[in-house]
Amino acid sequence: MAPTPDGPTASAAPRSARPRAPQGTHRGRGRRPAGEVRADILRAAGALLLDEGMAAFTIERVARAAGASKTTIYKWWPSKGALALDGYMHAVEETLAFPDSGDIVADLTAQLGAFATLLTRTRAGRVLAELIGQAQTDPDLAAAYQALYSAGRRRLAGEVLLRARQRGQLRADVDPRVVIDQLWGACYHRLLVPDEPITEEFTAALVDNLVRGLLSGPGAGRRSAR
Amino acid sequence: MAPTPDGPTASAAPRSARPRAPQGTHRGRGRRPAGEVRADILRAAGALLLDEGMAAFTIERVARAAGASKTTIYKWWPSKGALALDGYMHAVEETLAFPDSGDIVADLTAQLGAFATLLTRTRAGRVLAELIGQAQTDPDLAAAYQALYSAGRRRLAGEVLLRARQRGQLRADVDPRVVIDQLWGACYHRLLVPDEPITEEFTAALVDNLVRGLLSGPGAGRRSAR
Amino acid sequence: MAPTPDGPTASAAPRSARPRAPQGTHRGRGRRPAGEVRADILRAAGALLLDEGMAAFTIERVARAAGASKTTIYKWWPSKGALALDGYMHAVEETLAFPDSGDIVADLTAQLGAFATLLTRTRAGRVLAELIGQAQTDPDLAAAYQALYSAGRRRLAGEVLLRARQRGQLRADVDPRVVIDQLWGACYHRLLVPDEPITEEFTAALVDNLVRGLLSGPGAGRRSAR
Amino acid sequence: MAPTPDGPTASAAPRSARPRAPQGTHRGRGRRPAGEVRADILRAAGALLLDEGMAAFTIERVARAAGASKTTIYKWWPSKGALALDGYMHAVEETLAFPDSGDIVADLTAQLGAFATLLTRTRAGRVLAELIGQAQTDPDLAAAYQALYSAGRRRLAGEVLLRARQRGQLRADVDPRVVIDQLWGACYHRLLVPDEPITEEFTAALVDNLVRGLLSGPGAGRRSAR
DNA sequence: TTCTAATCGAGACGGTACGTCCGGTCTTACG
DNA sequence: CGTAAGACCGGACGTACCGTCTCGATTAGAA
Repeated sequence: MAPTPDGPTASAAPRSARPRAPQGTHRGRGRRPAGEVRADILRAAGALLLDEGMAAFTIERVARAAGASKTTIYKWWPSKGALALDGYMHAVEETLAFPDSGDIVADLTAQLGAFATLLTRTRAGRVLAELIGQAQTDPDLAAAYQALYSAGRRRLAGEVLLRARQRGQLRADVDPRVVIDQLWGACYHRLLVPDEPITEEFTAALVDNLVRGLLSGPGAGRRSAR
Repeated sequence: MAPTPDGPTASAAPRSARPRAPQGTHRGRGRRPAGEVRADILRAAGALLLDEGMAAFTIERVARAAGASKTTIYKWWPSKGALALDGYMHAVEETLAFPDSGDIVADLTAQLGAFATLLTRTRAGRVLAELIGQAQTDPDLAAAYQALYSAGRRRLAGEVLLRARQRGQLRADVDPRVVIDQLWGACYHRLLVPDEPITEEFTAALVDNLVRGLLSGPGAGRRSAR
Repeated sequence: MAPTPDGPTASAAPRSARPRAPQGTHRGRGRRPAGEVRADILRAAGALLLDEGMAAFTIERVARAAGASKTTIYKWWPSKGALALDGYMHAVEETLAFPDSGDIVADLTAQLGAFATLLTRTRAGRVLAELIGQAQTDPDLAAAYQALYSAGRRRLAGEVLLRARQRGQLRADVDPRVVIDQLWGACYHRLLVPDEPITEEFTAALVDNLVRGLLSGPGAGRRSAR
Repeated sequence: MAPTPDGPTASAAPRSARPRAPQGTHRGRGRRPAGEVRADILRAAGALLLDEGMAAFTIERVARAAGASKTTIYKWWPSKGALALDGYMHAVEETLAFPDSGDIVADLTAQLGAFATLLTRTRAGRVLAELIGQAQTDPDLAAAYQALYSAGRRRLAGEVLLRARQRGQLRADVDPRVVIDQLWGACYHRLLVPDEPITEEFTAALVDNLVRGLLSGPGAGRRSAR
């Protein structure tokens, strides 16, 4: 019978060659060690994300670049956003420390300044923005982003603020969760809706506005909490 | 010879002989009144966006719903994001007033409370989030969003703050642009990264934190700017 | 046509127990058995071509009718013409034999008469004309038509003529390739530029003109080559 | 609301500028002398056809190149094929004479040789093939081609053959219409299905085969009818 | 050691949307 | 007031990607 049982029987010019020859890249179709494949995928995902951004980030391109199959990716990541986030977090070994020197104003100013630098001087800013953007229509990414990234960052910042409050540096009725949105959230806002730039002047003013209060009159001008 | 003396020498069949009958149910494929078509498209775009969100918002669906052709849409809008924004702005009669009663604290609290309600109680919140998300990878939408929406909102808020400063209610060295990110930007942050909810308590705390300052000690507790 | 080595997938006999769900429930979007899909496509292509002609033959309609996706079609056929030719060749059980009884005149007359009947009494004539027409602006179809159809037909006819020449029935300096154009080529001409009809009188005259020669005078009137 | 009643009322970036200024090519929309426009169209059609072939020949491109509107073209030509034929016939002042020296064999050989040169050495061959191809699915073009081109050519050739028959050079029972298909039709066949080349050897053999007949034996070898 | 049997990668598949192009019809505004 | 310009709808084009699913190759466990 037919040597090629599923071949096009009279196709004039089938575009993909029939013989299915091993095309060089792979040794075969068998199974590779799982971790190795996963590492390749994450590497490829991170590189693609940083190099070309979220618009060019597709599962097919990651699979091709990693020499893996889509099946494998779908087996481990629920959506392209989740994969992108995972790839990003493996690509950037982001260790933006939260200093806790005891001077809450200095600590906040330093941390926000470093954060502003990260957002504007590296590719992380653009990628973060695109990930958050993608998360708006990708529930898997939204969940992953919250679980793996934002919740942890909020917790860290919250603890620093809480300790400052416990030290008596901040008013007792201050909710650290609100403060976080007024400092880092303000930065994310400028990242996502770039009407205004993210500068160190900006981050310094964020802290200054909050700690001193906006109002004019007596009490204005106090600067240090020490 | 021919009734059209300068007629086509090669016309095999006179035009009148060709049946060219309206071949079906359509009233015609020709041109419709110009503005009418664009109004239909915007109407359909807005409805689709509010009903099913950005994920379901495709140019093909808008065209189908509007009874228009994709060609027409591409002629007038550079990207699906730009169309979505345009449709959104025609759908919602956005009347979020910026009150200016003279009491800046009361005004800010009121406006931010209304804004929080808009974001959480109507579909506008989700749509806005998806538009901003989409804008991260759609330069056309980003430009349009800034030109048509965010820049205007910032200007309105900035003027209110500036007037308060001129009245002496705010310190003279306060940059209204920073304050905006610490108030409305904080709300957008919670909208886009929903770790924490957007409540009226939250918006009230935003104002309170800023006007009173975070620090404990003398001067804390001043509330009214009047 | 039977000995096509990999015939099962495209043969007229369908797999009777194919569980294909009636369209609409789509049991799944994944892969269907490879050859089955191509068989469906060829079947649909042939039917559409014979029913409505080349003008209505579009890849989208074939895909729709076959329950296949355009991607699949583009994967296997380089142009719509190539697909049309393939579909045609699977639809018509082309059994236009080339008899070789030893009497070249009788054989040619019989074959050309049958050919004329095929061209005028069946839809094959119109379809062939449209395929050749399409091939004028579709290099893929032109190549496929030559490789799969015309070259083979020419070879068959050439062999018959060659054998007749070897038997001494035809002059030794006759080029069979030229004769083919003067017999079948003349028919194709009338098919493609229908100034005159293709009748059995016409095909008989084709043979008669050639074998007897056009000239009047001595020698005219010889009829049999035996 | 909008000052531009049919404009996109809030389109972010309408692609075509609003003022719709005359963009250079035309002086206005008013009427130009009819014949002038027609001449421009024919000129553009012929140039486009010869330069880029039937595949690139569209009514829109002709309209653009001629500085005319589609309406004008549709007013005078029933289909793009008819326009193409008309443009072609105005572009090539094809005057392939039919000599009638009295020696029918010499005349035919000369005419077919010149015809072969036309088909192979100029662009006319390719264009003719594409026109005939297009005519297979364009009834308007088919009718026009027959009326304006092929019928006339057949008539000319037929008259030459008829006179030769009346002079007694051809057998009295020869049908000139059949002979035409066996000479020129054979050439068209090779033009449209290019399995074999169109050479002067080929055209010479066409005549030779017919006038001498194919059969071997007595009488073979007579060559001249004079 | 050979022969299954399980398992995983490769990629074909249906579906959807993309952005472009063209045919043929119709409204509008120029001249 | 007629006519040319071109906006309009429909629909096909060929491509990309998604998420599902079949198939074949590889390899491990059973014989």
